[in-house]
Amino acid sequence: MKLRHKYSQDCSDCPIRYRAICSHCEVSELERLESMKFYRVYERGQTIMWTGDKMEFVGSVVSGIATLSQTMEDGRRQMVGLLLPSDFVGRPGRENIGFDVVATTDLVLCCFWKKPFEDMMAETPHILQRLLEMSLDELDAAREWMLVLGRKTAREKIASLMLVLAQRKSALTLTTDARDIAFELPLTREAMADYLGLTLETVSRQISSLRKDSVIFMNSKRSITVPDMGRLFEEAGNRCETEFMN
Amino acid sequence: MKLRHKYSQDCSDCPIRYRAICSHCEVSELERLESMKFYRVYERGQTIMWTGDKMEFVGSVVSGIATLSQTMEDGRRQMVGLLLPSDFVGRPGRENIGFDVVATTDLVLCCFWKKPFEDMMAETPHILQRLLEMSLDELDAAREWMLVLGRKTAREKIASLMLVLAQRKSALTLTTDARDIAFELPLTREAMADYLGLTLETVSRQISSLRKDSVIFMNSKRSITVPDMGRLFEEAGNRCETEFMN
DNA sequence: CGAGCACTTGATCGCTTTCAATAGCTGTGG
DNA sequence: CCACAGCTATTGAAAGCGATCAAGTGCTCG
Repeated sequence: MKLRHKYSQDCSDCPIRYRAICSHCEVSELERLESMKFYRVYERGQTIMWTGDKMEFVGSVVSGIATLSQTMEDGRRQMVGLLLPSDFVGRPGRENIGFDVVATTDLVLCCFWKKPFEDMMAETPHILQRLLEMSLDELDAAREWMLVLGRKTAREKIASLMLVLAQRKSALTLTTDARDIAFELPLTREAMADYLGLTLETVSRQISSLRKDSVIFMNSKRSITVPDMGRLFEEAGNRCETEFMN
Repeated sequence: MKLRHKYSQDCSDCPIRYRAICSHCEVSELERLESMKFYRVYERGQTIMWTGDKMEFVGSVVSGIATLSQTMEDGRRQMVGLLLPSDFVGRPGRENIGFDVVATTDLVLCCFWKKPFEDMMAETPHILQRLLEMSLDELDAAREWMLVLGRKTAREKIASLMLVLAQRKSALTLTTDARDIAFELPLTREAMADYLGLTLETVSRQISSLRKDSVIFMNSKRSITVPDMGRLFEEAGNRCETEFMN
């Protein structure tokens, strides 16, 4: 539970420079942000914020993956968001955080103290605009996930998750039409269960089933290869193939 | 499928003046909005926009209730949002709408053509700020609903819906500690099922069950009275009673 | 080598769905 | 006025899917 090492980074060659909240900023704005920022490093498994905590800082995921989740008294848990590099953590204009934020891999966060950040936001429409764009994208994603949670079968849920991860991978590598898409699962079976509203046993069974039916191949328990994205798309119960090209 | 009558309203005494996107606007900004706006009236059951439609206008719900929903090829449907007076319809910065928008009651919409609205938004931080606030609130609501969809039992789902409607009602009437809260269900059993990720039969059964156990009382099939909000809160499986006072 | 963790697989249980019948209400037209 | 269609809602019986309980495998790390 301690910082393993100092991390430092120039904004000018930051890996998330063109996707994070700063992406629309001009040089002068970026300089101001640069003077305000500080980095925090978290280890895999570490909780970054607990539900109800006073939010003292906000920030962007630079590298690694975090999850947003909610827990009921009796322990039932639901993941409500997956935070990937460039995603924003925290909510300007609200005192307390509404969800647990947990690092599922080692993680680097580019942080700003909340009050100075809010002040800057009020004066910098570029940041405001970008944050609105990002929030609306997250809202769309949350709503799409509601269909998965509310109406899809266990098999379709697993396929949907695989599809999201595969699309994310192919978007990064810009492979236009590579038939085989391979990626690593960044989540344990239990975390997948929490994301999909299932038990970890059901997750395991459905992954085995998709493997048996050659929808996916596995080199190891965490390494997936998709031979036919169209097939995966159908298994996910999605409307048609139009989405699959973006 | 036609407008029943013209609707007209001065912004200055608009019922949603202090909650909609215009709520932070100064007089001059409001005048500009007033000159741009036009009203549309929809009848109960009418679809306002279909998934994938080109979004030609955006707007605010003035009165009535609309739903946002998503449908799979085989007909499975999931409601992903409930639009109440002051809620915003449409997404600046995106060409097409991602969900069906349907009026579940007669409805009045205060509309703006999309392009002029986007232009104004770029020059008016007050609107940008308000839209960000509203989007973040919706994001929180969507994420809380993900817990309902993913982890709650049918009985807890019904109780959660009743709770949301009861809280909304008590927030409007500002009854500080009235023990009995009464409200009308604005949704059919089928619409509730689509919201909760259940079948309409299960909805009906669970409502009967809550009635049998005196968690709710019913004057008619659509009229609910809650004798004890704390009890309803427990039935919804919520963490504790803190939320129930806001 | 043994403890701990992530994962897999089997057997059974129970909640929700599915299929089906029926009741109540509203509006229409003979 | 009543018959009837169409819609919303309720309730019953049976089936099925995912949860629960339980055992066991394989891997990593001390």
